[in-house]
Amino acid sequence: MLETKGQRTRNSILEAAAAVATEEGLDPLSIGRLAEATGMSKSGLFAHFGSKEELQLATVEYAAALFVAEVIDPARTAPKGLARIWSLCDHMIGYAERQVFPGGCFFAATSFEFNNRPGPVRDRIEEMIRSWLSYLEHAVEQAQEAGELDPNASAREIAFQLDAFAQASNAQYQLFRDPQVFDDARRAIQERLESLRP
Amino acid sequence: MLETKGQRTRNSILEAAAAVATEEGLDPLSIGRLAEATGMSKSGLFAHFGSKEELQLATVEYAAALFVAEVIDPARTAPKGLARIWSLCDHMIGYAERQVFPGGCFFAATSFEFNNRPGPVRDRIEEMIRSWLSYLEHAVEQAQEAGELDPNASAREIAFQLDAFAQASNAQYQLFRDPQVFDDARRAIQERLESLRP
DNA sequence: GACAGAATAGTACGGTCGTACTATTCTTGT
DNA sequence: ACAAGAATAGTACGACCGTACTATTCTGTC
Repeated sequence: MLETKGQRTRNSILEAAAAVATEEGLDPLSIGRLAEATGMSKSGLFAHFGSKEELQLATVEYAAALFVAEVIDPARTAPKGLARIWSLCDHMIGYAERQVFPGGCFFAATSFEFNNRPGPVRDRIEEMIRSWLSYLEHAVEQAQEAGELDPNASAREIAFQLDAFAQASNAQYQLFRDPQVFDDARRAIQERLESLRP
Repeated sequence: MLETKGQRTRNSILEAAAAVATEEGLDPLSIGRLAEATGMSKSGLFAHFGSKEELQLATVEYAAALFVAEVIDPARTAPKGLARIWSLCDHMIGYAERQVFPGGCFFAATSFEFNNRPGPVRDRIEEMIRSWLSYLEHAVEQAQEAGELDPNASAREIAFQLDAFAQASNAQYQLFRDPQVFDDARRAIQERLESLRP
């Protein structure tokens, strides 16, 4: 059997864990609450992970895979250059907009929570966000090499700005619940890219 | 006596509470931990507030006053128009940069934490962020009326973008601890304002 | 300087947390 | 079908949580 029963259960636990984590936090998410949410016993659920930290790490890993599937992979089918930058940003915003996680972007939520808590969980979150930013920066460089964007601009700064718009729409939507911010972000990104055409 | 002993103690409790809240969160911040941090007894500290929610509300109020003193008030001395917009953004970034709170902007941190938790604490945080954004938007409108910024641009969208840059620098600094992001944000804001000159 | 009331401390309680440890039920390969 | 082992449940424990209630100490006023 390719997928054992334990792995299936484990996956459904992590699905619930990631969802709850974006709404209530990765730490307030208690074993008991999660057991209740999945209809399991506390100890039966706990046995899959061995410690709360392992559960948190596995949850981050699960969310990372989902992020890649929702944002990175789809954009990889777009041609290199401007088209791929746009696809990355558009999918990033769409991933917040469609509420892939009920509390918005998993990494935006958990990075604020684990900012000041050293440990493997924080490290993994930081690494994931770092790799998103550098992937975006790399896409900008490709567009510059293709002659689609001003080669004198700093790719790092452009990536910083595009990400800032997407992040702001996620944060403000979670607070104000007004989907207009997603349009604001998309327009800001398009205008910024327009302004960088050679 | 203008300031009774109780009020002085209460203030020093709130100062510690706001600091810890940005690092660990407003909810994980327990009465016992806070009592330990301030050298008081649990019950002695608790008596000042009556409930944990009241403590949280008072902490938010304290942080709001500090934010106004650090960001809004200084910018009010700058002349209306572009200068004031810049002063607002610059002080906003400086307030994160100088670590007025050890965990960065208080409202960025707590808004993610209370996003999905209805109640007066969430309401107060939302109101504070809303008022910051509308104050910034108002400053943009004044600059437009003064003929310093393109009057056809949407003031709301411009405020969205400027805030996005400042927020991104706060978030990324907390994660990566590289102060360069503050320069990135300031440059992004200046360039954006430049590009909107009539 | 004593008295009233504010400020602080002490103690106790029920609840939930993470996590051992043991017992039971279910899956799966033969 | 049955043994072996994986998966799940049951129970217990110490720690800390928020909060009541009571006792003590301190402050400011006459």
